[in-house]
Amino acid sequence: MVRGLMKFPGISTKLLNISVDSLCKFRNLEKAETLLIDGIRLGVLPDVITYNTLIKGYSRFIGIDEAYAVTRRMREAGIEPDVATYNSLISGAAKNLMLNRVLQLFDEMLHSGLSPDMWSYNTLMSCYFRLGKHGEAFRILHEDIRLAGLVPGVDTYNILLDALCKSGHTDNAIELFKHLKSRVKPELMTYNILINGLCKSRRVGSVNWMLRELRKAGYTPNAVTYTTMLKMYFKTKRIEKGLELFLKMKKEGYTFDGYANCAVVSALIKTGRAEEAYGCMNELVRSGTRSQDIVSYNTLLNMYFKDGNLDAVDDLLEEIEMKGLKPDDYTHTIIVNGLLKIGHTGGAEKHLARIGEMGMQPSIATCNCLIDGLCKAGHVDRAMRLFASMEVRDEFTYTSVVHNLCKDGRLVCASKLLLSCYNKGMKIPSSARRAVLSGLRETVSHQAARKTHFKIKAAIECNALIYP
DNA sequence: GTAGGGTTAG
Repeated sequence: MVRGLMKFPGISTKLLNISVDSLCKFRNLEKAETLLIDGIRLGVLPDVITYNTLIKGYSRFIGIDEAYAVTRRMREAGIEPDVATYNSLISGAAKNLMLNRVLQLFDEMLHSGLSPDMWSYNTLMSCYFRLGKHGEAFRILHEDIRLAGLVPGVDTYNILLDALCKSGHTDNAIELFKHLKSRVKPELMTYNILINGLCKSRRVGSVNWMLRELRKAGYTPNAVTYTTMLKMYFKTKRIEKGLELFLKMKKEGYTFDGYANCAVVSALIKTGRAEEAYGCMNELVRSGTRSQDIVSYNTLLNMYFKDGNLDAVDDLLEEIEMKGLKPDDYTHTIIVNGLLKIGHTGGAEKHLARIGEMGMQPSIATCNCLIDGLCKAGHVDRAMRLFASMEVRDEFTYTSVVHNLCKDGRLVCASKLLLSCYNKGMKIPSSARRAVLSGLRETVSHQAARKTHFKIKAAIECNALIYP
């Protein structure tokens, strides 16, 4: 290909850049490097764009250090990094929430006489938001950006709106939306961000209002809009309504990426409709649009486990390995849970150990499943040992342990744990409290139940004072 | 750089 480029001097570097970009997009960094070397050999010299493209690829798929190493190579070639170079590096660091690295790159950029642009600041703000440092993010918006003489664009507002929604400030997001319309034109993405936030906080009326706003602005809902709505229906147990929307999407000719399908399949599996789930998955495979990412594989894996189709499970695990996909926390949780469901408690425990051997920390969800499964199989002591070894626990952990301890007659232990939840201000379903109180009444005494009841009440009131 | 999909308790 590079030999061909030689016939077109002048545009050859441009073509080289396009080729490097396309190879990088498909994670093929090795080939991109080969192309670069071939080019130099034949006199097609890389420019700043070539190197920036390569850096973007490294920081997205390989690592920030590898990406940074390319800046040395470009300097050696006599090409100075520009703002785009730093933006690619910063976004790679921000993606991994490496705040110190992001700030260090910002400093370095300033020291080399470059001024961060709106893109740099957007990335920095989004990093602060995702780390929960909202104050810092707003300081960037109100001070740094203004001092730099830059004007926030619609993408800046998208980041702000998403952060507000995801931190539970949906009302502030709506207020901001009303104000921003005088400054920038909202994009379809802007509406989708808001619809997603409203769906997650189950504000159906506002969702419909936002959908009308979306159309009023001349947009048509896209696959993202619909998938967001699908999820809301499934989460509020309106399976039929969700399936209706799914059919409507298909009739309107939306091309399916895996997103909507995964949501539908998992909803069907959760409600025991395995046959329809298989149908949905097969359709995706037939149409050739089955996406090859780990999420789709997790969905399939869960489906086969829940259906007891263990041969398919084996084949799929093999396929994941062959494709070089990296199992994630979800994969491990599905496997552990699947093994427990078929009565393989030992296998599930072994799998948890294997996660550690692979140098990973098992997720809370994975441990929760194992704890619950061990209890249900009658191994409460083994479960409690795992519980004790966990550094972080969530409401699932406690709910499951409290219920299982009650079932096992260990009411003193159960009520102690339940109280610790209330003292921490942790949200715990009322069914756990009922299980403890009625257990105490039946197996200990009415008085013990009453005492615990008052302690719980006191803890709730205390928390109401702390977090009004 | 910013939007949608996958796991666990009752």
